[in-house]
Amino acid sequence: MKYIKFNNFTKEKKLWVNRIIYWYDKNKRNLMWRKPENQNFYSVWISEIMLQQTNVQTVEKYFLAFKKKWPTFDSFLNANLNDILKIWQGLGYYQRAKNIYKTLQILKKKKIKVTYNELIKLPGIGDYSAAAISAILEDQNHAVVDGNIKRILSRVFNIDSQSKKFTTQVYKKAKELTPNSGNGDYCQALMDIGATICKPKQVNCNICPLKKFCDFFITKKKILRKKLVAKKKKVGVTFVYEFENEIYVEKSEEAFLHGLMKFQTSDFLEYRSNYEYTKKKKLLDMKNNFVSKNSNLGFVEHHFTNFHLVLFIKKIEIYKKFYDPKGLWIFKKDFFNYPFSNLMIKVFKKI
DNA sequence: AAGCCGGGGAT
DNA sequence: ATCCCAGGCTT
Repeated sequence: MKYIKFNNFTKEKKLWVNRIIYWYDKNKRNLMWRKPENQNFYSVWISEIMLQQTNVQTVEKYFLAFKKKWPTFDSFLNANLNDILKIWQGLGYYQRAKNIYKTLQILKKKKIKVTYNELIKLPGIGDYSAAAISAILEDQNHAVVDGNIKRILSRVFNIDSQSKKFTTQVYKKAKELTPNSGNGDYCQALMDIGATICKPKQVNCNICPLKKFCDFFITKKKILRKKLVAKKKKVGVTFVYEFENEIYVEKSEEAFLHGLMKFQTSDFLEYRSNYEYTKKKKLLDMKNNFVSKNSNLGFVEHHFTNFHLVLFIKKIEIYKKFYDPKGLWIFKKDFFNYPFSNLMIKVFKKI
């Protein structure tokens, strides 16, 4: 077999694009945001935000729930943040839900064009999302580069992912290869190839439409292990105040679990030695008002993006409710009516 | 350009 | 326990 080199660039680019589009016609994944009725800004926008750093398989359930609650953009216009967060519960990166709400308020005030230049001004829409949405809906040809496409171009054109210039080089290639028209199908095709054939740790080069172009295939390279970076460990304490059948919860206003509900939680200390544990454990023995019973309920563990958290749980049963503007008392049985992250759900299950 | 962001699911 | 996902934002 002959390795196709990009010498006569116009010709090879046409071949590259045609092969990809042809493959997509035959093999594309059947995803709900690709259905004809979802080829509108509202649906594509929501799906693209959900898909940021999140698996397709996970997103499908959430996209379905979202569209069930708000089938159309008009029905979504008056949505409030809590309802959005409730749908978002468990999907992670809750800042995305807040950004959707922010964008909604902007869209209510003024109409925007579905173009790269206008989309990228919206909160939560960066280079990838602006390029993808404008390609899918308006056939714009800004280079779409996500994790899949980076990996594919890196293998096909032998771009060293450890190099400092990696991203720059990938973008240069991506821009060269992006078709003038049909970019929506083209970029989604590459992402499908990345997700189903040119996978991170496993490749199926024999069925890959790109193998004739691919340095990785031609030179029979092996997949290298990435150097792993150990996650930092942090420790904290969460306090579950209980009065009869009610529990005290607060809304996260700070960066922690953006906008979701939480139990009162200490700041997190970076774990370097037993000293931090000791310090946190002192908090566990803290004196509180109106306390009839204190109990330490062990801890839960949770993996965030950049650190691993060990969260100690202290349950404090009190005989008189206190009130704080930051929080509210809810019945335990109503817990799941409020948006909590999986971390707090883990805590709830231990009490 | 690089590091951070306080998630989560699959394996 | 490890990997990495249709990234965005800040510095």
